[in-house]
Parts: sequence; structure tokens; C-alpha cells
Amino acid sequence: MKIGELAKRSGLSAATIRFYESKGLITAVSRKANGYREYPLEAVAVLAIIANAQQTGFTLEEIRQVMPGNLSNWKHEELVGMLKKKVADMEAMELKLAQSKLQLQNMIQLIEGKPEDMDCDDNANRILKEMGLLKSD
Amino acid sequence: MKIGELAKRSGLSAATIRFYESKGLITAVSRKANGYREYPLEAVAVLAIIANAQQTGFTLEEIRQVMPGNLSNWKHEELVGMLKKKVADMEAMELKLAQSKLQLQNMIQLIEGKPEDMDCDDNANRILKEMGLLKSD
DNA sequence: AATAAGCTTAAAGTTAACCTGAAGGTCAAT
DNA sequence: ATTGACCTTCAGGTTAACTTTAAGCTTATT
Repeated sequence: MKIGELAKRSGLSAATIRFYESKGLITAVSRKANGYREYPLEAVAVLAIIANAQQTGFTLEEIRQVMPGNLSNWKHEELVGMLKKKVADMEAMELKLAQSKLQLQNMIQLIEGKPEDMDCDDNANRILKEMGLLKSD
Repeated sequence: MKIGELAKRSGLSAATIRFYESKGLITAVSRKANGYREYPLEAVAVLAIIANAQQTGFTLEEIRQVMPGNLSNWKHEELVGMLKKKVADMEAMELKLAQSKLQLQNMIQLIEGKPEDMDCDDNANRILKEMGLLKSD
């Protein structure tokens, strides 16, 4: 298939696919007599994997390091190691997210529970203090 | 406190703090006679909140929209609304993260569970197929 | 035969989130 | 009074990940 079709099938733009090739993210593919790139169906999967990895927080450079272009060339151990590290990263992220969420919810609580007679300034300080963001001063 | 101290306390560089000010992320603070910025202790908390939000995946622009710079100026309802929206965003992100993690773990499983007698090529295809990335061909 | 659609490369532009440098004012200490 | 550590602004540089543009083929359609 030509680059245009691959673009459609993968949801990426042709320019992006060429860009990935230029960055060594995917291997340069064979050309037809006219110079046009000719892709195998597998290319769709390769791009899907890249897109997926990217959405889960890999940079293109990280992806390049574990994606020797050709799927059947992957180094078993290295790849699994990378994937596991990424899972760990994601778990750390999940924790952080949960914490931040708690912080926000805490903040909402504090704001909504503001004593009627307290003015905004004091309330702001109270909130910051109770959130542990401000040392008592 | 001057910008240098705030930088140390917040862990951000002075340049970054000025940059945030220029982007409207934090309000321009009052100046001393010499033109130096003078920050209240509260500023540390504001920067901590920003850093926190950023680490959980929010862009500066998104943060700017919920951070009207001056803590005591926040409009109660508006702020609470935005915070709640952000909590929702975070929950969406948690979901996406969980999904991506599952996908990665699934991939690891598939790779590690490769039948001894299957060669890499076939295994790669098997994985792609089972991940639903490749149509059977 | 001419027009449009699709392909090629190379180079320049874009956005986010900064960082670095120049040129100069300020402040504390020697 | 001069060094050195801060501060100021403004302009330009950096990296990632693309997108856009330009100039020129090829292929398909009318």
C-alpha cells in the first residue's frame, strides 16, 4: 500500500509517517520504480503500537529504542524490561494522580466549608495552611 | 521575599517564575522601590500547586484557567466549579492510565508466554493479532 | 492535452515550556 | 570604590513532535 492509504488506515498523516521514518522510528521501506514508498499491511500495526506507546507516555525517542522497526526483530528481554519499567512509571503516576485528586477534593471541602463570618483573605490562608502548603507564620 | 529565595524555596528557577508571571499563570506581584519583585510566603504554596498540577499532566494553559493568580481573589463558586472539573479530568486520566497499563501488562504476558517452539516472527504476529492490532491475514 | 490528485525531498514554521545571554541597575562587604 | 551576588528587561535559543510550504515528479481522469 502507498503512504496515503497507510495514513488513512493508521489515522496519522503521511507527513507524520515520513517524519517517523526520518527519525528512525520505523524502517525505511522499499520503493516502487517511481520512488513511491510501498508498505506492507503490518505497517498499520507498527504505527498502532507506536501510537499506543505514545499515549501511555513514551517519548518517540524511548519508543525508537525498543522498536527496531521490524517487529520480528524485537529483543525479548530488553523489550519486556522496558515495558515493565513503563508499567512501574505508570503506577507511580497513578499514585501521584490519586494524591493530587485528594488534595483538590480537600481544597474543595475547605472552601465549601468556609465559616460564614471569615473573609476571603483569611480563608485563603486557612486553606493553604490546612493543605500543608504553607508553614505557619 | 525576593525572587531568588522564592526560587530556592519552590525549587523552580527565577527565570521560570518570571516566565509564569509573563504567561499570566501567577499575578504580577508588587515591586520594591528598586524594582525588585517582593513575594509573600503564600507564593511558595501557589507554585507548589502549579508544580503539582503540572506533574499530574496538566498543561500550563489548563492550569492558568483554574488559577486566577491571587489566592485571596478567587471567586468561590467559579473556583469550586473549576476544581471539580479538574477532579473529573483527573478521574478520566486515571481511567486512561489504568487502561494503558492493562494493555502493557497484557503485552508483557503475551511476550513472556511465548510458546518455546514458536519463532520470533510468528510470535510477533501472534501478539499483534491478540492485541487486536492486526486483522487476520 | 490538460487538470487534479498523490507522491517525492528539503527546508522552514509551530507550540509548549522553558533556558541563556546581553546590558544594565542595586546592594553588602572588603 | 570596586568586587560579586542579586535583581531588571528583552531578545533570541532549545527540544519535541509535528505541520506547512515549495518545487517538482507520476498517475488517473476528463
